Amino acid sequence: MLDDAARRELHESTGLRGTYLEQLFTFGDPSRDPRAHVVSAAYMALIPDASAVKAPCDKYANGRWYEVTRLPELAYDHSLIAAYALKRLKSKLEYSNIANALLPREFTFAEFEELYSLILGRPLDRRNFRRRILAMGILKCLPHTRRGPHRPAALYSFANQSLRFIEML
Amino acid sequence: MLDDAARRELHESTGLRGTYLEQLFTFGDPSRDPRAHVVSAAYMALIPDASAVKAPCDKYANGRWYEVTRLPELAYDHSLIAAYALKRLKSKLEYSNIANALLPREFTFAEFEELYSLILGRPLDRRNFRRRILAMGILKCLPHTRRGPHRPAALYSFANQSLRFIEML
DNA sequence: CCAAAAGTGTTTTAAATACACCCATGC
DNA sequence: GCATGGGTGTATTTAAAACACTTTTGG
Repeated sequence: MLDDAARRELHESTGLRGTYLEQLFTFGDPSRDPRAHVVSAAYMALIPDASAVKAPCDKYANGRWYEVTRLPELAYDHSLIAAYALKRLKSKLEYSNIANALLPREFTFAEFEELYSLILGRPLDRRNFRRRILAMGILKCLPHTRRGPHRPAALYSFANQSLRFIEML
Repeated sequence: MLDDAARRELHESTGLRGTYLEQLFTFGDPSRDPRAHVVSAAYMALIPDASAVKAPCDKYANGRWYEVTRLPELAYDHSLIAAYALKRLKSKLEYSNIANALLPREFTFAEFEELYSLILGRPLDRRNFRRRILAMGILKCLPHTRRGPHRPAALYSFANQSLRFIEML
């Protein structure tokens, strides 16, 4: 299965396991790689914590992290693939609980909102956004809070751990 | 390019040219075909008129037309692929002018609405639907009408011939 | 004049937007 | 007591939904 192959490849190159994984698109333009006619089924993986990626093995030794809005020039048509991934992620944020794959088990509402704002690339109205999200019912409020240098923040987690699509009628 | 291959294959098996074509998903489960491990990049083609399909050549000689809601049991995982196609088409109907690929150049509003109702699988309120579509601006009203046994119907065509996505903000 | 499909407005309801101040804590 | 981020409510605007009759033509 392609999913399994992608998962295996991801694990070999990053050490990641149990990652959210989604097929994006299959690219088959003969000119995308000048050396050979390569057909690539592109996948997107989502993780909550970049530091979970192990020091790269010999394969892909020069992998690095970039802000998605500031990707460098990539080889072949990989910029296109990255753009496609971001587009897919944006649209799924709006009608699913996919953000679960990008956040730790517990998080504050501010962290949740920051994630959305970052990926959607626009500022969000704090009150309206909170109202909308809570009305969706994708989050549940936990009984404990996170204490910090300021007012403690309520902690949330996702109501469903598995990917769900929200009906908005 | 995969698109070209799909187009070529479609032409060979149906005689169709200039068809709307869209990649759906790539299926790679080793068990989908018991004889061999086949990876298939599935494509969806849309045409306005079933009769444009030429009498099948030797290849795919037993091709037939079915109502999408009444597909028979298909070989391998082809039912899954068909379901995927319908799902994609449904969602694109809502925020693009993709219906252009399914209608002749000129059509009545009733035909347009019937298409939507059929694909979306639910009845539509005539007045609300008309208001919404005209507000989108994807159609233009033509100066002439279609005369029939009853009151003549205004004819419409698409404002843009090429695929456009509608911003609904 | 009748059958059949085409066309048209208003009211109600719900959702989205805009917007600014008070709260709880650590230091 | 003050700096910092956490948290809350209302009024306005806009869009969606519900709903039934009149119009135009051919036969």
